[in-house]
Order: sequence, then C-alpha cells, then structure tokens
Amino acid sequence: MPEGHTIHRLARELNRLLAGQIVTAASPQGRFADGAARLDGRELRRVEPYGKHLFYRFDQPESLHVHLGLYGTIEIAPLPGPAPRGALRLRLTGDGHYVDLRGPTACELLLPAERRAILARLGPDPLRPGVDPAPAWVRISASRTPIGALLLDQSVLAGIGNVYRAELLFRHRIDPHRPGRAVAAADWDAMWSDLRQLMRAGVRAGRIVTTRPEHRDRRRGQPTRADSFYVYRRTGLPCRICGTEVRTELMGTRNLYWCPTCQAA
DNA sequence: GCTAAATGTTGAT
DNA sequence: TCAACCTTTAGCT
Repeated sequence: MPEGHTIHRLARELNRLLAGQIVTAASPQGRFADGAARLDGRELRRVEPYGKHLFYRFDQPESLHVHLGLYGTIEIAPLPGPAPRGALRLRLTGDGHYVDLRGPTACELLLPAERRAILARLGPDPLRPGVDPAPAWVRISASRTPIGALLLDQSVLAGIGNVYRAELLFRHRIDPHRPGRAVAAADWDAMWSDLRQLMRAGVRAGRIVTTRPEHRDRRRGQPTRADSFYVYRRTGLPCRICGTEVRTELMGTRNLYWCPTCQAA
C-alpha cells in the first residue's frame, strides 16, 4: 500500500538489481500476456519514478507504466523464483533477480506521447531532485478547495497519500478544511520543506514515520507502527500534544484524521 | 478463523 | 456515486 516514498524506493531497487539487463517477461495470470510478450527479451534500461507512477524504459520506444493503486505489490527477490501462484500479473526475470507484480491499478505499455501525457498532469513530486514547488503553490493559493483535498490531488502534488496528508497538516497545525487560498505562504513554504524531508526519510526507512521522538509513547528505540503517527488512524485516541480525541471524517472518498484543538479552524 | 478496511485511481453509471 | 482491482492487516470472536 504505497505512497510516493515506496515507489521511489522500488525504483532504486529495480535500477540497482536489474537495470542494463536483458529480461524475460511473463504474465502467468494472463491479463498482461500481450504486453509481456512484447517485453520478453528486451533490455531494461532504467526505471523512472514520478509520484506514485513507475515507468520502465526499455531499448524500444514503448515503456511499461505501472501504478500500484491501493493494494498492488512489487516483490523483488533473488533467483530462482518460486512457481507463480495466485494472480501474478507480471514476472520480469533478470540475471540474478525476479520481480513479481500483483494487483496493480495500471500495468500497460505506453508510447512516448502517452507517457508524457501522464507526466503532464502530475504536480511537482517532492522526491524529484531539483523539483520546483511553484506550480503547486499557484494551484493551492488560488483555490477554495480544502487544503486536505488539494494535498491528495496528484495534479497539485505528486506522490502524497493519505498518511502524509494527515500527518503533514498536523505537524503544521493546519485545519484540513481550510481553503487552499487561506493558507499563508510562509506555512506552505514550511510544509513543502518538511514534506520533502519526511518523504526522503520514508524512502530510506521503507516506511512512514512522522512523530518526533519526544512525542512517542516509547521514546527510545525504533518507533512501533502505533508510535509512528500523530493522527493517522488514531480516531478517538488522545492527541499526542493536547489530549483531545482525534477525529475522522470522509473527505471525498478518503478518511481524514485531525486534532480539532491543535488544528483549530 | 472470519470480516472489514486500507498508504489509490480509473472507468462505468 | 460506485464498482473494480484482489492483497494484507487489524480487530473482532
């Protein structure tokens, strides 16, 4: 269940273990049989992450576009791979490792123009080196939409998911319902900077941790899952800062979590 | 052991 | 607005 940090981490792993290799491709499930046949025997040049999207570039114009969606998974492991089980959309096999893809929202071959069209509708990705956050601020500062909804809009910012949304707003004490255009420029600057650091830490650790050590129940050692967040999935539990019960509601189709005291309107 | 919900998005209705 | 994707985990019993 990936946000952008997972996708960037996977891209690094794929590049480290398979880039530059001739791969075999198969779709045991059958739903990507034609695509797999067209990738079989090609050289995997590079895997590029953007937001929650992965683009596998080969020695041909068509690239493989993968989006994991809510519960898609990619598993990379040393050969020999086990016999395919269950709904295995795609197995790529390189010199020393195999890569299994299950349950993705998108697994398709794209022409260069189609890939560019996807990239064109994505906002700045905090994990891209040298990224310019200005287009995101243009959208946010002009919008009456709640900041909590804007942060999840991939055309505003690419790669943020429900965890980073809730946690970033809490860390900056911003009410998720506040219209984008009511967010101060200084608050946005601080949020962007914080978001980049949080997501980079997420890539390194392979998981999201947003709590500061002094706010955890256990202040020493690695934070447990329960200790990793301020508000995400903590409905009804006391806020780590003020003790108020954390609230939840549906914003769009996603659960939103916030502290009504720390993040007052 | 079973059920429901989940770090997401698309396409049909 | 809702079903689909079809795996994993949390929270029950």
